[in-house]
Parts: sequence; structure tokens; C-alpha cells
Amino acid sequence: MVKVTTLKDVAKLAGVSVATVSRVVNGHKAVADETRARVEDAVRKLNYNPNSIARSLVTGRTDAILLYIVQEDPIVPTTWSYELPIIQGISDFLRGKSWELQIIMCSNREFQEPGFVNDKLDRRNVDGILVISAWTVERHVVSELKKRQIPYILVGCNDPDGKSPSFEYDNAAATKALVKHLRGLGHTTFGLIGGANDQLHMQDRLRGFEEALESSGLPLWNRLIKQGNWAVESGYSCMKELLSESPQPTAIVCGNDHIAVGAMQAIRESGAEVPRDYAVVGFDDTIVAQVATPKLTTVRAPLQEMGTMAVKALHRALTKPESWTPPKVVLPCEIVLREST
Amino acid sequence: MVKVTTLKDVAKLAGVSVATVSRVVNGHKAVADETRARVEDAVRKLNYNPNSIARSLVTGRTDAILLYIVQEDPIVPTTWSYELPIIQGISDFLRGKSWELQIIMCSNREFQEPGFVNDKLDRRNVDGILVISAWTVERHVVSELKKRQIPYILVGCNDPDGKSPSFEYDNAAATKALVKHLRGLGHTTFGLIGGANDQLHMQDRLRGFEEALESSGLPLWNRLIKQGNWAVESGYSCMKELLSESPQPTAIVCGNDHIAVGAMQAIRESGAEVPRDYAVVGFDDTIVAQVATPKLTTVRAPLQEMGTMAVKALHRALTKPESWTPPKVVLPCEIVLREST
DNA sequence: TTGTATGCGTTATCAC
DNA sequence: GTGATAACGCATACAA
Repeated sequence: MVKVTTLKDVAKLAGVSVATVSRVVNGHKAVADETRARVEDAVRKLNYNPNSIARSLVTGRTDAILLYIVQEDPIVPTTWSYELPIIQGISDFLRGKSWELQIIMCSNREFQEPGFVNDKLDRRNVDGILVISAWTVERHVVSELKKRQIPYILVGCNDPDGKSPSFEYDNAAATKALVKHLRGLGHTTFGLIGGANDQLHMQDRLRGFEEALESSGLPLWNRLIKQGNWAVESGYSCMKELLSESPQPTAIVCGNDHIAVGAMQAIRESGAEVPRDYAVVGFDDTIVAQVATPKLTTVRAPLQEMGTMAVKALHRALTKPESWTPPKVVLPCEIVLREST
Repeated sequence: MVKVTTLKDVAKLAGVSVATVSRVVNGHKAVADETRARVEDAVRKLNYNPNSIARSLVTGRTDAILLYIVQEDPIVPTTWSYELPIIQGISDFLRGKSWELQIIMCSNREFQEPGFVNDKLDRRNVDGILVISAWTVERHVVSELKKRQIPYILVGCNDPDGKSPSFEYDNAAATKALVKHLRGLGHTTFGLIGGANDQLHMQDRLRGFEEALESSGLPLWNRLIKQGNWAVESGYSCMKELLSESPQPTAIVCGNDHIAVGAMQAIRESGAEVPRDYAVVGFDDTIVAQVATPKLTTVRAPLQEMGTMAVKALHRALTKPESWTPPKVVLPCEIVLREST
């Protein structure tokens, strides 16, 4: 192993005690200018870098945060397009902050398993926790999260009581806006094709859909609401079903862009055309929405911003705990109008 | 702060010394069965968990690896679909291994900046390093990587001399296979639309393209080789240019799926049809390839497998250094035949 | 302003 | 088989 320089080496070279070097390194004021200069010189000469492990042992801080990335099992492509922007947002903020980011990827099943969170936290020392998930975080998991007495923030999800510090975006409002847009186009019969409906996002989108129809005085036909998964194929087969229902919906609200693309395929096969005969809207504004023919009207969620805001809040919790109040933020989404409506 | 139990607490409760507790916790054999049982009991009662920081300080190991994720600047969607499967592969292997994964996301510009790697490594203590990148890792960066005397592995990239431990996949061979497939379909005039050509992958694909044509005795027209970026729009505009060239290529090899989709849009607009008039192939087998109309013939790279293999190799380097030889692996890709050819 | 000394929670090296 | 005890590298309370 290569010999690495320590405080002691610097102290010897500079002709001072380790305490003084430590003070200089940590920027304490009570150091004579002349001494400081000498120490800094030695630090540079020896290329000294504090051992973060040793420092952590005595300070109790680690300057590290842990990120749980909770995923579907098995992974589907949409999983990734959801998470990466968030991680990007987190990472962007951390850049230049000299904070460590540790990550754990796991399935939602694992994550909700009693003891899982505990076990992982036992094995690492971190100052704060971030959780990216699309599912409700059950109470027993929250209590494991809380046990450590370190700040945690849920990103894109919440606990059953909505009490945890969290950053989310407004799926219901976005869906309402979509319905409003479609009504403005003259549509009165609506169908919905959902994705994995154990996920919070889908539940909220469905809720928004139902409330929007209700508040518009439009009828809500249960048989025009289909539930599948997030895949293109699911959208395709659900749309096939919808095409054989009566009354026929002319506006199809889809759980995500992939479903919408599948739905459009089914419509095309039936000889009809989008948007002439049917309007189709997606969700997420993934690359798929831009590439589909016709290009999809969809919803852009502020994923990256959400990540940045969450980690910023966590950072604040760790650096200024006295003035911190746990955030509960719901961000608005943006509707992207394209050719499918 | 919450009081956390230490070795000493356990020792007191079990009526033994801390040394004995440590032995039990670390599974040393030289402990009487009776004592072991008593200690294990105390551990359970107090819910003791070793402090990994303190342990690291004395052992010199951290059981953590650092993952550099080197990205385009600004980020494009293809970046994510490339990285996430690799990270997934890494994370899958680490699951249950009680190893920490730390990540740093940065642009290639930052990464290649002298001192950047050094600086980051100074601030963290890790046992090994993984680098995910699509660019050649310059010599001065490699030497910073090496300076720590800890194992590192490049994933999806290499240094100028090809000397670093690495896992890559064979872009050139895959492109040759594409050309062969297209020749089998009767095509004799080939065009290529490239993406960011500062990236290794694109360079290798271009090289494979050129070698394939040459070895088939087919003419290589420089003006049928267009270079843009990875975006759909770039594919679109490059294809427009190709359509005005003569001779006209009938087979278009694209740098990735997005480019291919853009190219197909341009072809469709010109009144021609894929695959009747032109064959178009992509690269990466992203969701876009499956969603496009017609569905794209493309190449699937073993991204997730590559991630797993790399971290597995690193793990081996750390646990069995004596029997370890630095890997230099190039994995084969798989051609996915669809409707665009 | 500076130095001495103590402790952070472990593991490892001795003795016994 | 077990128990003292010395590191590990650093920050800090206390003395000077």
C-alpha cells in the first residue's frame, strides 16, 4: 500500500503540533498568520488530504447521504426514464459540495420488507436519507426510517398519512388539465388506460380523471377504464378492448406514453386515425412521445427539479437544522401539446 | 442524538472483554461455544451493529466502491438509456453483498480535467473504482486513477493504449454484422449517419462500417457519411442531405435508434417508404426502436451484463487480489431484426 | 496563539 | 480461549 500523509507528517514538517495543523485545515480563526502560512505550505508540499474516515469517527458526521432507488420488479424501461432525471437533479446539486452520495437500488417488495431499511442503515453511516419511489411507503418502513433520528425525505411518493417530508408532483391536477384540454376539443366520452395501479402515480392520475369527469358533469363509465401495465403491448390490448365497448370513447387518457403509443397502434389497425377519430394523450413526456407518429400530447413532470429541490432541502436540514422545517411540496406539471389531440 | 450501542456495551452485558465480542462479531473460531452464545445473545438484546467507520479506520478497508458516471454535457436522453442498464447490472451484483456504492456524475469535460479524479478520490475512501464512460480516458486521468494503488475498471471505454482493465462491447463487429445483413438483402450502396463522433462507440461503429464495405469490395463514398449528434432531429436533417446525394444510398446505417427514427421521418416525407425503398438500421435497441413505425432493426448491446461482469471482476480484485488478473474483455452484441430492413 | 492529552469504536497484537 | 492495550487519524477541551 502506498504511504499516505497524515496530520502528523504535516505537523512535523511545519514544526507545529497536530492540533494547529487541524485548526488550519478546518479554517479556525485562532491561528497566527505566520503559522498558518507555514502549515499551508507544508500541506501543499506533502499533498496532504484529511482522512475522512478518521474525521467521521470523531465528529460523528459522514457528509454522506443515502439514496434508496425503489424499483419495479422486474425492471421496465419506464422505470429508468423516471429515475434518472431525478438522480441527475440530485447529483447536479451535490456537485462541488463534497458530499458523498451512496445508492441502494431495490425492488419495492424488498424495500417494504420489515427490517430491510433498518438493515441497510445499520451497515452504513450516513447523515441523511432520500427515497425515490412510486409507491406508498408503508408505516413500518417510515418508522424504520425515523429510528435513526436522521433527516429523510421522500421523493415522488409519500406515506399513508402524508406526514413524511416529501417532494411530489401533482398527477391528479395534470390529468384534470388533460381532460379539460380534451373537452375544449369537443370530446365528451372519455376512456382511460392505466398502468400498474399499485403505484401512487397511477392512482392519482385515475383520481384526477374521475374527478375531472365528475366536475364536468360527464358520465364516468367503468367499462371505459382499463387497467394493464406500463408497456406498449398493454396499451395496445386495452385499446382493442375499448374499441369494442359502447359507448365508444373518443378521447383516451393513457397512464404513460408507452401505453398511448400502443393505443395508437390499435387505433391505426382498426382503420381509424389519430387525432381525426380519436384523441390520445400520454404521460411523462418521454422520448417515445416525441418519436411516435403522430407525436403525443403528454405531461411533463418536473423530475429533475424535484430531485434538486429534495436534496437541497436535505442539505439544509443537515447544515442548518435549527431553522429547518420538514418540506411537504407538490409541484405542478406542464402539459405538452402535440399532434395526437 | 440517539444513543447507539457499541462493543463496550455488549461486552459489559455479556461479561466479557471487547476483544472477545469483536471476535464473535467477526466470526473468529478461537472462541468457546458457551462464550459465543452469551455474546450473541447480548448482541441481539442490545441490537448491536458494528460501526463501519471505526472498523474502516483500523482495517484500512471501506467495503465501498466508487462509480464515476461520465456524461455528455448537456445530458441527452440516450445518455440515460445507456447508463441505467449498466448501473442496474452493477447494483444487482452488489445486492446482498453489503458493499457500498458511491456515485459521482460528471461531464466528460470535468472528468478529463487534470486533478478532478484526484480531488474526488482524496475526499472519499473507497476500495475500488468503476468508470462508466463513452469516451477515451486520457492518459493523465488514468495515471490519477492508478495513483491510489486501488483497482479500477473502465466500463464501456478504454485508455488510448488499451492497457487499462476494461469491459467493452464490440461496436465495430456489430456494425459489420449489420452491413452483412443489409448486403444479404441486396443493398450495395450504403450511407451512414453518425452521432457525436468524439465518442468511442461512434468511432468504432464508423470503423466497422468502413471495414465492412471495404472487405466486401463495395465503394465507400465519403459524401454518404454524415455526422451529426444523437438526436432525432439530427437524423432527420442528415437524411435530408443524403436524399439529395448521388449515388443514392438504399441502406442507411445510423449511429443510434433516435437518429434512425429521424431518418425514417425524412424518408417518409420524401414520399418513399421503409423498408420498400430504403432500409434503415439503428443501434442500442432502445424503446424507441420498438415503438417506431416501422419497428427498427437495431443492435442490442449487453449493457447490464457488462455492468455485472465489471463489478464482479472488481469484487474479485478486492477479495482475492493474489489470483486476480486485470480483465480486458470485449463482449459481442446481438442484432435484433425488425421491420425496417 | 499554541501544545498536550483524551476519546471516537474498532481490530489486532500481545500476553496470560 | 480470553483479556489488556496499543494503534488507526483526527478534532477538541483544556492548559499554558
